[in-house]
Amino acid sequence: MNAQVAAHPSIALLQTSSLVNVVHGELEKMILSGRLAPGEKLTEFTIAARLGISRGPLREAFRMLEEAGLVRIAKNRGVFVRDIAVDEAIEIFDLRAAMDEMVGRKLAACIAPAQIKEIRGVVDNMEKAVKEKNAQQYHLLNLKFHDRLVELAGNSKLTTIYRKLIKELSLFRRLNLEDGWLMPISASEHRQIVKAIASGDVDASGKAMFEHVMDSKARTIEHNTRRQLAASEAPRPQSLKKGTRAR
Amino acid sequence: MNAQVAAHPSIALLQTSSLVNVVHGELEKMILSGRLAPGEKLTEFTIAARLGISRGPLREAFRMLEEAGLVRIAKNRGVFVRDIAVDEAIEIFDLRAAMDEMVGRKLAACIAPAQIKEIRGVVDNMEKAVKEKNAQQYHLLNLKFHDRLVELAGNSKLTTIYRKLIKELSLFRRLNLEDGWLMPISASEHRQIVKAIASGDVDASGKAMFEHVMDSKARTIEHNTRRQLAASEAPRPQSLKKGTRAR
DNA sequence: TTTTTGTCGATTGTAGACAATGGAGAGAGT
DNA sequence: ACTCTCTCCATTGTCTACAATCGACAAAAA
Repeated sequence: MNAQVAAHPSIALLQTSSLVNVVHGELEKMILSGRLAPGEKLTEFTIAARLGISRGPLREAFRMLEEAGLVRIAKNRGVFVRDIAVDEAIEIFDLRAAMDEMVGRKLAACIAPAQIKEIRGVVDNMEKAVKEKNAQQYHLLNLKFHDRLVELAGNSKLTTIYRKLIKELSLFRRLNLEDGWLMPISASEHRQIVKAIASGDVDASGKAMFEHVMDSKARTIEHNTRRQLAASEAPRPQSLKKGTRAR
Repeated sequence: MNAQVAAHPSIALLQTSSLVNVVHGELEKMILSGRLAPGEKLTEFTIAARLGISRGPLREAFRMLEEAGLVRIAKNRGVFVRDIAVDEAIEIFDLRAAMDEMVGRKLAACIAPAQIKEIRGVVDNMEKAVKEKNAQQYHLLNLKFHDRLVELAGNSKLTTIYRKLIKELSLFRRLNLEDGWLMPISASEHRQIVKAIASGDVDASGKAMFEHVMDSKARTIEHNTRRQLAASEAPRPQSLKKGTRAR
């Protein structure tokens, strides 16, 4: 007979995860949470010491993060948390729009009633968050909403790439700061998306998804330029330290 | 004044490429060319010795290849060239279809006449290859055709991901063996795509691209199942060696 | 003062050594 | 003959050490 299929979780963890995997995940969390800020330099020795490991596995984890687009490795200079420029953010949004359109079409064609219900539940919670003006919670639910939709589309390759894009996009700083004004708009769009999917109208559903992402892009970019403008109008007289810059 | 902007190529190479980068590129070439076959085990010591390097940089290159989906790393067991199953190939084709549709729409909207001409030149060469029944040449031109179209769409993120997908797809073994019968069909579709792009009709262009990829997918899958069927009908009486399997 | 050049410290790139794990085969038991 | 267990070896995981490179600062020259 076979060995036990589902071992104790911690045992399974040790069987599959090496130091490299754990460190990779840990660094990813730190980067995505902003604890390691875009542009920040990641000195091997320092990080290795902090995590209590040697530089070897750490370097391997860095290579993975580089390939995933979360850090930038400059030869003989070090590793830096990547900083996503507006141009790149726009590109990612456009790409996402195409992928989400695909998701919308697929789901309209073949989603199960139970799954529609599940998604509706998420949207309900989002509207609750809007009423409570809880931007943090709304943000999380928003991520969950889209992630789940992609997942339900049933294309694992698509899911993988989509998630990578979302992670990269989160390095576009100003995204997280998005204030609450536009939450209601976004929320109503979500409700409309679910409706389109449930209706089974492939074109309408795909279009709803596409437009939602493009609107989201417009809002984000708008928000970003505003912020930049405000910053340039009221520049703090603080000293610009020389050196210590990423590039 | 700044230092020289364009240094001597070999110097620039040394400045940007470390051993890891070179090894990564070299292994990628070996994998994509089939010299390292899907499922094959890559023993660290052996490869390192063959390349004349130590295991450290090699392992970093492996991690990059893993993240790119070209190899699979099994803890305490080793590194294996990935083998793409039919299911995954289908997923990639579907994804490609969505991306290429996006490309088609974008290009129809804003492609320069000179670029249309360039693409037409590629298609001309493809038809020449068809007449000469040069499948190898046709295959290369086909790759170039699609790669260039994506590139012209002007979304570098899209280009990057597209190329990664193509690389992964090339690990779907039976793809390369594609015999010449259907070259004419594929070629005429390309001609049609260029026409649609040049016409400026966004919907038609996107649809032409989409359908082309889906047709290509159907042909590939069909070809694959045929091959498998033929193999199972006339099984070679050769000994099935036990062990030495990837999984 | 401004620019250039030399030196030093910190950090990265690479190699090699040791510990830990998994798989193959030998041997015992049924 | 078949199965199970034990041992050993090949290979991987991790760490430490050394070499190579870069950036900053200081001193010298204009």
